[in-house]
Amino acid sequence: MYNQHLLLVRQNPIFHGLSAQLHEHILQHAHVLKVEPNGFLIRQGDPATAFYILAQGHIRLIQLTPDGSQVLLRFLNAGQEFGVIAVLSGLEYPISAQAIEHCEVLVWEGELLAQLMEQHPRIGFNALRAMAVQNQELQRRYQEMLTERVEQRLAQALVRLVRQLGQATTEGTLLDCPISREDLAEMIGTTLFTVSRILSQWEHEGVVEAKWKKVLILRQQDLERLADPAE
Amino acid sequence: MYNQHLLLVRQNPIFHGLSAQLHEHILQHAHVLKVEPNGFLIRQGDPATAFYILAQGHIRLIQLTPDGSQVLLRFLNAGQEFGVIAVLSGLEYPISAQAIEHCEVLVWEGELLAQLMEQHPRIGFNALRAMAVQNQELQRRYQEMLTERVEQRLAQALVRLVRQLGQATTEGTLLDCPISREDLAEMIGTTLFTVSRILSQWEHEGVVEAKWKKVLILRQQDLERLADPAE
DNA sequence: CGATGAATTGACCGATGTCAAGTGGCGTGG
DNA sequence: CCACGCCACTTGACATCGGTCAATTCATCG
Repeated sequence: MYNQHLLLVRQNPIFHGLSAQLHEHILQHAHVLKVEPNGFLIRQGDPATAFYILAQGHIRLIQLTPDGSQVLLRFLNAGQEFGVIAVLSGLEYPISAQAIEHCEVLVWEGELLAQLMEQHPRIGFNALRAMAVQNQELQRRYQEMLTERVEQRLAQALVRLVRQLGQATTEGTLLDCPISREDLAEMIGTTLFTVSRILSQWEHEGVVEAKWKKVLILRQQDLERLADPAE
Repeated sequence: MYNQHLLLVRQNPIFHGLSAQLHEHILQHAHVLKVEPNGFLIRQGDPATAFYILAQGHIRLIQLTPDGSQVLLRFLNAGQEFGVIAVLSGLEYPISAQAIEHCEVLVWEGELLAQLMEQHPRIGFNALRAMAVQNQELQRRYQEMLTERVEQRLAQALVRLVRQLGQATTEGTLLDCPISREDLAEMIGTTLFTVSRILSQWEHEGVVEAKWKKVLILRQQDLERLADPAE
C-alpha cells in the first residue's frame, strides 16, 4: 500500500528528478481520501487549496455552463495528478472533478507544495511543463472544435480515449471505463442523439462495436483516418 | 526609451514582486527586435527558445490546422508577454505570432530566464500563475465554443476585444487595431459571411457600427446581453 | 419482474455553411 | 491627381449538417 503510493509519487511528472529521500518525505505529508462513485472530489468554484494524485479509479473533469449544460474536458487515470494551481494563492478551481467508480486519492495541501517548490526549483519547472503540455493539448482541441465536423471530432475523441484508456482484447481495443453516449456528446459539443447515430453507422461499417456504456474499437486505423483525413 | 522598456519589465506579471535592481538587471539582458507588418515573430513548430514582451504594436496569435485553415487565438497588446514555455527545454511553440502593424519586441533567451527562475522562485510562481490564468481563460472559451451559437460567440469575442483593445470615442468604443470580418470568423469558428450577416443585423439594431476593418461598439450593454443571455 | 436510465431511430426544421454575384473603399502606378 | 484594380465586404439562393422532440427498445439493478 505504502509502496504503491510511493510509486505514484515517484512516477508523477511533477516529482520527476527528485531524490528518493525527498519522494518519501513528500509522501509522508499526503493524506488519503476515498470518494464514492458519482461523488465530487472538487466542485467548480471551490478555492484551490489542494493538490491531488489519483491512486485508484477514474475521474471525470467537467465544466458547468451558466445555462446548466456541461462540458466534459477529460478523464483522469490512476497515476495522473490534478490541481497544480493549488500552489498559487487566491485561485479557484475552474472545473469539477467527479468520481466515476470508487476512487482513492492522495492529497497535499497547496501551501505545503508551495514551500517544497521554493526549496526545490525542479518541482516548479515540472509543474510549469505539466501546465504547458496541458495548455497545448487544450489549444489543439480548441482548434479542432472550431474547424471540424462532428463525425471527425468524435473520431478524435475516441482515438484519444483509446490512447488513454485502451485495453487490448482478443476482439479489439476496449475502453476500460464506462462512458455513455452522453459523455461522448459532452466531450465534443454535440447531442447524445448524434453520437448514437454516428456510432451506429460505424458499427455497420465494422469500425467499432457500440456496447452498453462501452465502446470496442475494431479497426483503429480506420478510426484514425476518420479523425485526420489529411493523412 | 530605456525607461519605457524598464516600465514594461516592471509591470509585466512575470516579473512582479522583484526588486527594482533585479528589474534593471533583467532588462540589461534583453535584446530589442523589430518586426514588419505581416511578418512572423514566431512560426508554429519552431523550437521554443525565447521569451518575449511586446513593446509596441499588435500581434495576432494564430494556429494553422493541417488542412490549411487557421484559428485566431488572441491578440497581443503592448505590454503583454509571450513564450513563457521557453524556460523549458525541448518544447516547440504551438502557434505562430504575426505582427499586424510595425512591432517592437523585447526578447530574452529562454535559458537565461530559466537561470533567473532558479535563483528567484517568485518568477516561477508568477509564470505558473500566468499560465494558469491563460489556461482557465482558454477552458472557458472552449466550453463556450462547444455549447453556444455563432451569434453569441461573436458577441463574446467582441466583448473581450473591447476589454482588451477598446478605446473610448465620442460615439462609442472603438477597437484600436484593424480586424477584418475574416479575423472575427477565425476567432469563433465560423465563416466571414456569417460574421458579416450578424454585424449587419446588429448595425440595423443600432448596437454596433461595422466599418472598414474596424468595429465601433455603440451599446456595449446590449452586446453583453447578447454574449451572456443568462444575466 | 418491474422500474429506471441508456440507447436507438424517425420526422422535422432551423442555423449556418457554400457559392456566386455585386458593391465599395483604398492604394498604387501612371 | 486620377483611374484602375484589388481586396474587404455585402447580400441572396440554396443545401445540409446536426439539433430537437417523440416513440420505442434494451440493459441493468433492485
